[in-house]
Amino acid sequence: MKLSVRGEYALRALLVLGLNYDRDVVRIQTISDQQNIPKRFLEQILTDLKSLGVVESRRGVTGGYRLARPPEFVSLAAVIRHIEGPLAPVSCVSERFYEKCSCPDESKCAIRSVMKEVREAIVKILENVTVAQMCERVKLLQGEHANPLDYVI
Amino acid sequence: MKLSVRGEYALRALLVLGLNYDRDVVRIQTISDQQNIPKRFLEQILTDLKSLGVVESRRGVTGGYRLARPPEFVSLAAVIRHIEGPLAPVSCVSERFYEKCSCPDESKCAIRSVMKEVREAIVKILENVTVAQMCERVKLLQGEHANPLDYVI
DNA sequence: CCAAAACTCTACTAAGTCAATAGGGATTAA
DNA sequence: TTAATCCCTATTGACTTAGTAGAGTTTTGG
Repeated sequence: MKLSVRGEYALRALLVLGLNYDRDVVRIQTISDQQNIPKRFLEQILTDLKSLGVVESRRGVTGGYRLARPPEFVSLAAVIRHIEGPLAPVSCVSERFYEKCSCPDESKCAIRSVMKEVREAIVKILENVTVAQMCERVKLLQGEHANPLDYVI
Repeated sequence: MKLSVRGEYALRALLVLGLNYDRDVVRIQTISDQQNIPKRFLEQILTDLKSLGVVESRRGVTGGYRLARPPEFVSLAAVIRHIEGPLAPVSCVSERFYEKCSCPDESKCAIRSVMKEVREAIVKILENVTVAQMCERVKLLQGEHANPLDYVI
């Protein structure tokens, strides 16, 4: 599993939305300015997260984005899988992106058996970390701020 | 960490060499035939593994490759790092491939702190698995063979 | 009602990576 | 001296990544 810039931006954006969860929607421009993410690029990423169902949007002049459900129910695993693809280091050990590999018998493949362990370890972590927990970590690391947009992510 | 085809070939080749450790050198052609790896590509990969110091070669008509040290002392981590680069999902949490990321304060970055956990988990596994152990797994999964080249990897 | 500010959809592009392929050259045993 | 090896450098075609671009659609405030 490798986190691309796109994936990192997605997580940063979700953290901003998480910190603003019970408030109003947040504009793309705001996230873009605050996090130094190219606006048009962020646009694409948020559309993508919308198709995953993890954020929702309001259009028009008072528009913006918010989380579509409480941050406790958004796992990093789901987000990263959607943006980056498989968490597994090789797709022959992936559950949802499984692809047969070239070895003659997967059940007897030693490389595969190690990669499976790696996959389990990664999944175990990312499946159990939610956006809510990430927000908690942010607050813990930086102290509480009055305005959630003051957090630096 | 994502294992590319190149990295997979490297591991397969090392397994072949590991199973042949106390025997003679193995020719590129042999590995290529047995593992269905394009010969010229495998050539590059073995040269690369040689520069890492993990294999050595003999030239000329009786030439070939062998492990440069006992398979117990070749960790997957070292090999994959050399072939693929960082094991860490983002290079700001990598020990040997560290690169500063764009966030204003790494020590307060929540994303980083999660990615650090992921890195630890991956490293812990790959640092502790050696080529020798992989060879054992192969034998265990496939039963002992008289000719080590009969193993399917 | 209309203009401005937001989101939306589709396309394009420059740079980089990946998996080979290609063409020789250097070594060594028989 | 020949043939089978390994060795070195370069190129290529397909694909991915990180944006950029242009032209909508929706909504609110004046």
